[in-house]
Amino acid sequence: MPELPEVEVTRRGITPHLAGRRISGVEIRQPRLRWPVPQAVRQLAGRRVRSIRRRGKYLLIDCGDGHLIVHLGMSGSLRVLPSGTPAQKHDHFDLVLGDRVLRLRDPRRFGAVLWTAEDVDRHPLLSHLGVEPLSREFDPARLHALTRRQKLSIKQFLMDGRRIVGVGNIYANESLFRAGIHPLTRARRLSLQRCAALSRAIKEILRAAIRAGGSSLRDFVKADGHAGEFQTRYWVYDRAAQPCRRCGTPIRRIVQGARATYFCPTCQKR
DNA sequence: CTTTAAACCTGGTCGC
DNA sequence: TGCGACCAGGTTTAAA
Repeated sequence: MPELPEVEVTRRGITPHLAGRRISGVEIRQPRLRWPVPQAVRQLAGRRVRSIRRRGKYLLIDCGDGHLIVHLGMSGSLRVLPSGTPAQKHDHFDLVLGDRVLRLRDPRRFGAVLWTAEDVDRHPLLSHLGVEPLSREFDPARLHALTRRQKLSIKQFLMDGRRIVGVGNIYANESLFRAGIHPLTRARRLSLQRCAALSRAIKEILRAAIRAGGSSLRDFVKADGHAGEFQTRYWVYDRAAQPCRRCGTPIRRIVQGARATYFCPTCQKR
């Protein structure tokens, strides 16, 4: 599932093929994604792509007079292909740039393609997003401050995009394992020292995943079409009952907020 | 305001 | 082999 690393790997993969190039056409085969693809997207031809940046799990394609907002949902992927490449099942959207095409495939259609001519950071989907975990401002003090008076568990806190963006289920689990923190620990109970360990673990896990090319459980495909490699290195995610790679204790699976949590009861302390 | 649950969607897996 | 039940997951929205 595309979390921050997969989106960042995608951004880096597609940017060289898009930046500075002119949009020659748009093809919408399936407008029914998370939200309907707006009509304005059909009229993008003629604009030039300036740059692509990432905010949380959103890709923001700067077209000069507005931004194309793309979210990969849970099964989306973007690839750059030669124009004219036949579309396959679940290929819902194309941005054509001369002899190249940026193609969105998304079997589960939880993704989104939107357009805004306003300040993109003030778009309703982006305006309430939290801190970027790879930024400088995300440090021990910041995490400590964010977690104060938070009654919920640290696992659920990490997955709340209004506090920290980009950390989904996989990396929340992996980060807590790396930091040695039990997922049921109340966020407000974390000491500054443990916040330091956790903020550091999050950065390390995300950076390692980006370096490895993003993870690929089922559907994620990098811009060059090759699956990422990170999934082979999970410490706890999807490893219920399997021995902890560090101490051998069987990994436990519990449910928090209707989502699966995996942890090592020996390595991770409350 | 906070917390929880439902909704969106398809493909894969499991039991029968 | 087929079929229904169920699960996975990011995010918003509705409901409690």
